[in-house]
Amino acid sequence: METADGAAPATPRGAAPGPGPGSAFLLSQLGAHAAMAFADRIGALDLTPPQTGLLRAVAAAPGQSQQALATMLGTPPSRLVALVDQLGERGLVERRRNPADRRLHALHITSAGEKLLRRIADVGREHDDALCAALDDGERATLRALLQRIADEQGLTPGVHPGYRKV
Amino acid sequence: METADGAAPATPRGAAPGPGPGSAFLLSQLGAHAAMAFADRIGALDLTPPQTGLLRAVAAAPGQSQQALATMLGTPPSRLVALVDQLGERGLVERRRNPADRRLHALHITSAGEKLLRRIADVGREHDDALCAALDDGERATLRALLQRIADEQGLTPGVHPGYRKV
DNA sequence: GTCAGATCGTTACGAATCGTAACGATTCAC
DNA sequence: GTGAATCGTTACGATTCGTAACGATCTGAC
Repeated sequence: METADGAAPATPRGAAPGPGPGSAFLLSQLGAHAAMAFADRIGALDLTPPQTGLLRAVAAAPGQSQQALATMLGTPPSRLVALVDQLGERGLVERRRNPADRRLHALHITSAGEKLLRRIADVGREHDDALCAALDDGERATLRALLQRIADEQGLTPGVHPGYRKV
Repeated sequence: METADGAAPATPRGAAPGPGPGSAFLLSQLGAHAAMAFADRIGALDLTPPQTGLLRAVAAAPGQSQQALATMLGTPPSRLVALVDQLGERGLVERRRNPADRRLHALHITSAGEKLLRRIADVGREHDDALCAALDDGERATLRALLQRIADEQGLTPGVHPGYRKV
């Protein structure tokens, strides 16, 4: 089903399209496709995309409180609880009580978590490569640069992205 | 919350990133952002993205059966029912009984639907323009071309895209 | 001509997910 | 020392979606 359109006139007949689909539609179309493909890949590691995102966030900024992570990721704190529980049960992340403020749960990645993170990085590279199979190295660099400029101008926080859905 | 990662090493410290985020992560990040922004815009027309997608699909290929549309859009037929109902109540689309096969409901867009579709196209152009504000015309064309090549190579059906979520 | 099987749209139901709001525990301001 | 504020957690409601059954209609074999 469609979701984020903004596509062009739709070229009712098979005729020659004028401008074709706009960048925005292509972006959301490819973005959804990329998200699904990535979800499939990390599914082999028994991870969902939200779990992966949280793991990366914890690794990137260790010792953060759940509240801080929630605001950074743009999610309600209640959602983090279940996520941290899941990762905690698998020994990938641990909650450390802060002696100075016993309300806070400082989150840290474990060695098992770091190990898994390296595999995730591999999967990410494979994913990236498969997605850009149509482009050579120079074109990929050009694409990255253009996308990065848009992301900057649109005020997107690097490394975090607006939530999609569950898996 | 994160969803489709595949981002690079995450550059734990503020140091100089090597390659930075991969294209796949940027794509899904920007794709989600674009989808949400577009949903906001057409929300002003009291439309959800799925409704918009269906309206465009009906306009692009009038007379299709719901079953045909369902397979084309990659959605279960039961989902189309509610969507068509919603659009039908507003007089944007109508179900015409096929006399030759009274099981089929041929879907057609009404004049009100076409009128709204033109406003949607305007919104889409504005959306596209706002999203690519960081790029000049030449760069936008380059971006579109690169994205289109990826979309083709990945086998994405033009004009339809993998479903995100509700609104 | 009729009867079994298939197809289409619809409805009913169950499962999953998410966000809001309340709840204890703890800390900070005064 | 007392009240307000903060953190993590839990409970609950609302929404959405897909699978599976259901009636209506058509097709084909006999």
